[in-house]
Amino acid sequence: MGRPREFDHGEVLAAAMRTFWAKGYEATSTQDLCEATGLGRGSLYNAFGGKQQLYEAALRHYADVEFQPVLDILGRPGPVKDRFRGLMIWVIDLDLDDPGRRGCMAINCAVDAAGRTDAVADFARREFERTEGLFRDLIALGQRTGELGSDRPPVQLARSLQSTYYGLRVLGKVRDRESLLDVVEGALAVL
Amino acid sequence: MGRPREFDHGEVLAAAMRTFWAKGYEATSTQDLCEATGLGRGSLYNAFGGKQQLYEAALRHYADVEFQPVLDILGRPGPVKDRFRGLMIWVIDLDLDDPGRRGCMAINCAVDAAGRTDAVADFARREFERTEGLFRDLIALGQRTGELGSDRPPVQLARSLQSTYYGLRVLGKVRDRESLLDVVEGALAVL
DNA sequence: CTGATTTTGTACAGATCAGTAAAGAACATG
DNA sequence: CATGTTCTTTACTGATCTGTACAAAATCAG
Repeated sequence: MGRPREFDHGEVLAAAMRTFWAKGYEATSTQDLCEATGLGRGSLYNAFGGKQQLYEAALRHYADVEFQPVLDILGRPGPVKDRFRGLMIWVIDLDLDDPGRRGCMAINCAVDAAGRTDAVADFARREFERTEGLFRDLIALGQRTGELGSDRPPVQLARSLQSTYYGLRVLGKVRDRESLLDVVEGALAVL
Repeated sequence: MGRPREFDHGEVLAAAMRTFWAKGYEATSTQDLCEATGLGRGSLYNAFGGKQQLYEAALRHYADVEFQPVLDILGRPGPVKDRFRGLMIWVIDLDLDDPGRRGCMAINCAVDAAGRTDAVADFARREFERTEGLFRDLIALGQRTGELGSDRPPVQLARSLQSTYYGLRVLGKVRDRESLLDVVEGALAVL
């Protein structure tokens, strides 16, 4: 009962996510959030509680929505190596085509917000572990089918590949496509 | 002529660097900088011009001072692979022993400040290129001496290794030593 | 329609922000 | 010692910050 909300919870969360993603936590003001979401201050605080809590909700929304393309690309049929290559080429284009060079929000939050709040550090850690597990399972599959030559433990290979992948997204902040494409080929050579 | 300064320029720059390094640009207030350096607002603005300019000076100081250990480690005698391993083990301990998990300031600035200012993006790009060149020359050396098995172009291997190294520093923000050590072995396997 | 409940908009609070103005202090030169 | 120059300190500016108080508006139950 009571007066119904005039906004869509998901759309507001998506708008807040985009704002935090583009500017980072500290550089985003509550005024920015009001303008991006279209909500007044009262509504925003009533619905989400405050800047920090909205940030954490935006991170969860990011994990829910933006991880899906990664799953799709890595889940495609075909050789495992091609799937990883596809993922990396895809993020290179994504990063370079984005004028704001926002990169990966999970990495951004690990770099500039994890030291501030335990909840944010935990979020980053969980996301990193999730990606590691995804990589690990796919590498194990490639080893079972005999496609991949390396007989190193899948966990180790996954962690190494993940590290290269994250480095790629950092380098994507300022470097050009040619340099990033070199990273990809080197990364796939370990498998 | 005139009244002499009561502070040491280098020490003040180092203190400002540590503050920006630990908290990031946005979360650092001019008050923080005054307390960390011991300078009053007037002195700080008179000597450095303002927050943004002090940040850029702090970045240059970082590049001047904090890059030296990397040069030292990679310049040691012995197999090239051992040198790279030594570098990565060293940064793992560095990151994990640091309670603030500050990581690499060049990466931090690329992630949370490069999108804001061209000067900062240029700084990050230059530092990344410098590291790439350092890696490349060392890999080329290892190939000439026959130590390294891969015959891929040194630039490509350097870029890939650099990407893994940067990813390592991102993962070091939240992950544990065991995971990071896996990254190292995988990274060296490409060479 | 009345009353209870929730959302919304506005106004405001107190703190903090980056930066500046100006006066006094410390030196060098003459 | 007198003067000019630079640095230091303090006080202050106007803007912006996050968060809150509160009344008006919009719904539902009875």
